Amino acid sequence: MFDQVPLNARERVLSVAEMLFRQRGYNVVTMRDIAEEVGIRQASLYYHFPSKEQLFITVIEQVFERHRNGLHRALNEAGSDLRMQLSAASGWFISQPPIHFLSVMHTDMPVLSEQETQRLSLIAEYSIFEPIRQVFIMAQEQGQIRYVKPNLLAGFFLSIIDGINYASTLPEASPKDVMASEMVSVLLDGLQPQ
Amino acid sequence: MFDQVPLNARERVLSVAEMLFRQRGYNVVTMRDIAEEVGIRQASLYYHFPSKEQLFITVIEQVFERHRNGLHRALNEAGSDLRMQLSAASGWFISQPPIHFLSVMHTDMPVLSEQETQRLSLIAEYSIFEPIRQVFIMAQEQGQIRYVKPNLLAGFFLSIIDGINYASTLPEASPKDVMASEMVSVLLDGLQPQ
DNA sequence: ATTATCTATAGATCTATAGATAATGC
DNA sequence: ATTATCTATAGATCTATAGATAATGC
Repeated sequence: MFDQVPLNARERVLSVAEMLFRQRGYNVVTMRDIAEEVGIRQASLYYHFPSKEQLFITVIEQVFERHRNGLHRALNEAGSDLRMQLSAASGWFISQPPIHFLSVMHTDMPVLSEQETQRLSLIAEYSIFEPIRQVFIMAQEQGQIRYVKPNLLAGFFLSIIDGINYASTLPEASPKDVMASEMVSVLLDGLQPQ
Repeated sequence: MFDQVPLNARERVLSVAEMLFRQRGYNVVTMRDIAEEVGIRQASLYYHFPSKEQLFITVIEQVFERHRNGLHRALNEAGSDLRMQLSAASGWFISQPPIHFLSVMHTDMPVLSEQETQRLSLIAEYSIFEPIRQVFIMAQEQGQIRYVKPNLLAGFFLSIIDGINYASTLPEASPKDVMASEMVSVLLDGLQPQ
């Protein structure tokens, strides 16, 4: 159920790095910050990872893989109704610590080499974007919804998820699950009266 | 019509800084980057601005103010129909260089002092968020749409705008205006068949 | 012998300040 | 005298490497 029990040193570094990169972004977090939180010296991190960049890449790969799995499982359990599938997908996302996808793609990733950026973008695409896209494609094939480019629909959905994660840090925010279910309702039913 | 003709040194610095902060974020851009692009030495920037932080704050204030004005004008010219107003608002946003709002709020702003962060967040709220929120509130009062918390609707709308700006950097992206008008259509009409 | 840490530090930035210099305006 | 630049550099990081050290495993 929860696979976080022992955690060897390397896994502890990954876990702390993931948390800090999430909270403050790749460029703001220093290797010293990570080491302090883990409880070792900064140089000792280099025993586990050859560079800050490689540490970041490993974190990102792990996060995307976790989402690929979680999303796959959530969608499988949701049956074939679009509303159920979107609820399941948004339920998965809000159950996880936020990705801040737009920040990562816009600010963190471009600091890496062109090649790494492309590689990780591809992983993001098939792990996170494509599953959502398929949900809309299948609903369209079954005539559950009208045709709008599935690329756009998946983008709208994921943008709003990002927005919900930001909004939930604000003082008077609604709970995430309320925001998520309102999103699904607006996307599917629109805003026409009744 | 276009007020960029002479540009004294200070304005040139602001303009270059805005462009670079937009593209790569506050933490990645150095004072040297800005100076090089302006064509002066790094230390000379400090004649115009006392610190990198103050330069950033000035840029942000200017950007938010521009959006407050542009949004106000666009909405005034759009009449009182919600669809027209949302088209006008999204038209305004895609006519401007992208804010990358979620990145700025999540990664750039928190590097400033707590007090500055709060002050700028407040400006963002009344310049950008509140005008959109009012559009939904008025449409609800006039019975044009059903009730969903206006906070949420404004958040959904702005999140998607941010997403459109990101998507438009990808290889096979639709034009921004197409994405924006599809967004308006999905928000208002939903996805039910027909 | 291998694993996982440590101390110490090189080398590369980055922001910001001090003080010089040249051009323009009174 | 003021304005707008410049050179030079202090001081504070930050990443990454070198080499020592202690504990464990063969």
